[in-house]
Amino acid sequence: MKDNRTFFCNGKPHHMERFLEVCLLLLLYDEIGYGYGLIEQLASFGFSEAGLNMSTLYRTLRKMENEGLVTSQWEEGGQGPKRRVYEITKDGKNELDQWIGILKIRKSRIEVLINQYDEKTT
Amino acid sequence: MKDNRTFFCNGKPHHMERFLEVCLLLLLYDEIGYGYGLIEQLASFGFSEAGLNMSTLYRTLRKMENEGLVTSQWEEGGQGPKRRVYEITKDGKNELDQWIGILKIRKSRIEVLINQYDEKTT
DNA sequence: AAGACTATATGTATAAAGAATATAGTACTG
DNA sequence: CAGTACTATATTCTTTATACATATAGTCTT
Repeated sequence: MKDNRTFFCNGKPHHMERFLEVCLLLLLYDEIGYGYGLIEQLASFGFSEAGLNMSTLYRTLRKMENEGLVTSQWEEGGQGPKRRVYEITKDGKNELDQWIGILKIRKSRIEVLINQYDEKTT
Repeated sequence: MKDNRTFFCNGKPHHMERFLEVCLLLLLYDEIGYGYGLIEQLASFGFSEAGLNMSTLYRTLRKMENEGLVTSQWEEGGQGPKRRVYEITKDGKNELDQWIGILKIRKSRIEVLINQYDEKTT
């Protein structure tokens, strides 16, 4: 009998709101990048190559462009299919700085919860 | 000139997926509780009394009941308006245990990102 | 009697993300 | 050179979590 998911929290998507977006801003912080190529770099942030959703990745990049956080252009000559290459903007860097603050708060809220859990269960 | 939100990440909802649900499971872990009364207890997890959304709170509790994580009943005699009192189930406790593991992963992913940010910006 | 507070609930809207699918060019391989 | 695998981007549809607004009603205080 296969895993029949007793726990609702096993029901797949354990994403953290906008986390992908922040990772992308950080990866683009000091060098340009393109969608497909960013996949392997995202692995260090816990995005499995299997699990990462391409549609989400591309859509997020285009959304960030609409918001003025990055700019893009088609890569000039180069082998293989053309790549849309993204570059971070000043606004994008500011946005990242703000997000870091928010992530520190998120982290501490998680810590508080884990600590209270440990207190109750030991 | 008012704050005109230069940063998209200031655009309000900095929720973490399902975090409220996990907090509720923990609060109900060793004692029963009801919606309105849980508000002040949620403050310790970073939910401001102003910011916390009652519709989300009540809806989340009912959803948890549908999923079998909690049970509820109207409180017998007692002053004030009637309260729907929630009690955690065995499934609910198992679910919380699972969530704690997920939150530890989330926390470490955030740490990785913050560390990489610090490396790049110092 | 008026107003503040306690308490729960629902209808509608929005935003983030997943699943599935479409489209093509390039590289390798026999 | 035909077939296959890989690189690369994009769109449509759907689901999920949450916010916003509003409704309802009992209780307490003055």
